[in-house]
Amino acid sequence: MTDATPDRRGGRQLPTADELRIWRDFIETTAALSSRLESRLQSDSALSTGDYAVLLALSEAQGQAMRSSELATHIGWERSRLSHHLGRMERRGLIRRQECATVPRGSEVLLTTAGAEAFRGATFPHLRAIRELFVDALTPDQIVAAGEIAAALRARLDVLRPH
Amino acid sequence: MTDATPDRRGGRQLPTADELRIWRDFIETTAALSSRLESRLQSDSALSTGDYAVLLALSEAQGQAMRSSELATHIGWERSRLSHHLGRMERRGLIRRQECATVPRGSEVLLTTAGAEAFRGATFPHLRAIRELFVDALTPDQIVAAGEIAAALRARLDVLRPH
DNA sequence: TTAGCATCATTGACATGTCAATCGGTAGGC
DNA sequence: GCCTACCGATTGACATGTCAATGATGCTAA
Repeated sequence: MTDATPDRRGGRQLPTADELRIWRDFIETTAALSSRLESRLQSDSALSTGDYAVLLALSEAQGQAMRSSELATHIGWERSRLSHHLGRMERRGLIRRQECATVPRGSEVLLTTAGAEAFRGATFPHLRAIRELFVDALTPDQIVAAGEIAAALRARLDVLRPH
Repeated sequence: MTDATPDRRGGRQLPTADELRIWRDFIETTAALSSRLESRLQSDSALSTGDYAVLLALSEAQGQAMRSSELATHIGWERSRLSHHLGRMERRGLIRRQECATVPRGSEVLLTTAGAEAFRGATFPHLRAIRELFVDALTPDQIVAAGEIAAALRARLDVLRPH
């Protein structure tokens, strides 16, 4: 990556072939990693990573319950996505919904016994898979670098808020 | 990250809190990045990244055509996924399918004029978005590191082939 | 020959995600 | 008091992805 070319950065330049290759490797590999984690979790525990995120948040919440919109913010989902997902999880008996006592027109999401058990059973295999597929794949330096890269990308996404 | 603890790596240890935090940042940020790219491409060109991958492969192919299974291998998709996607793209007039002359029971996928034009129109904005959201977000060193991290993760995924 | 098997591609059933519309209720502005 | 605008949450329509089953066709071995 030389600085000798006239309009290197800060310019209207398109990515170089090298940059594009790295981009493709990076984005495809991280997608494959997510997908592998997803199927590991699925076969280890019959939960999706979405289920896991919801159950984790509820497990750590006061009284194992949260307001729906709070939960959406906490795990960073759109509300309609959460609503659909909670409907599916409720049908499977993992959570329950009831009117919120304190907030008018609020809905409270509760962890059921079955949900808590499913989460307990999923935790260990899931963390083990994260170690095997991510932590053990990288050197300690690379893990730090991955954190910095994520932070830099996140900052860029935040600056370039969608229009 | 010290080596002083008894069972550091190569062990049955779960990830540390730091490792887990980095893991979450990393996987969520890359997912958000994909999603942002997807919506940029969508609003710039009315194409999805899936459409783009198919059109890119066909554009670069001999005669702007490929056998279906060749195409699936080339872009790394399952065949059923490709088949569904081609059906949708065919309905929109971006590609055409016809029986393959050389291979029995093979199907040949052809780029239409509309497909080629849609791809031409999408290329520049898409590459610009990759520059803005990825290349410009990172230092040159970080881009190199991202490439190495992707390679290491990919190698790990390949070693731990699903069962 | 023909039964069984492998291969290429498609299909159907279903899980998941997004976007826009809706529903019910609360709160201001007048 | 009433109209309106907003807010939390859900819903419907649709795009996309996976898995398992199904055609359709050629290959091979008894």
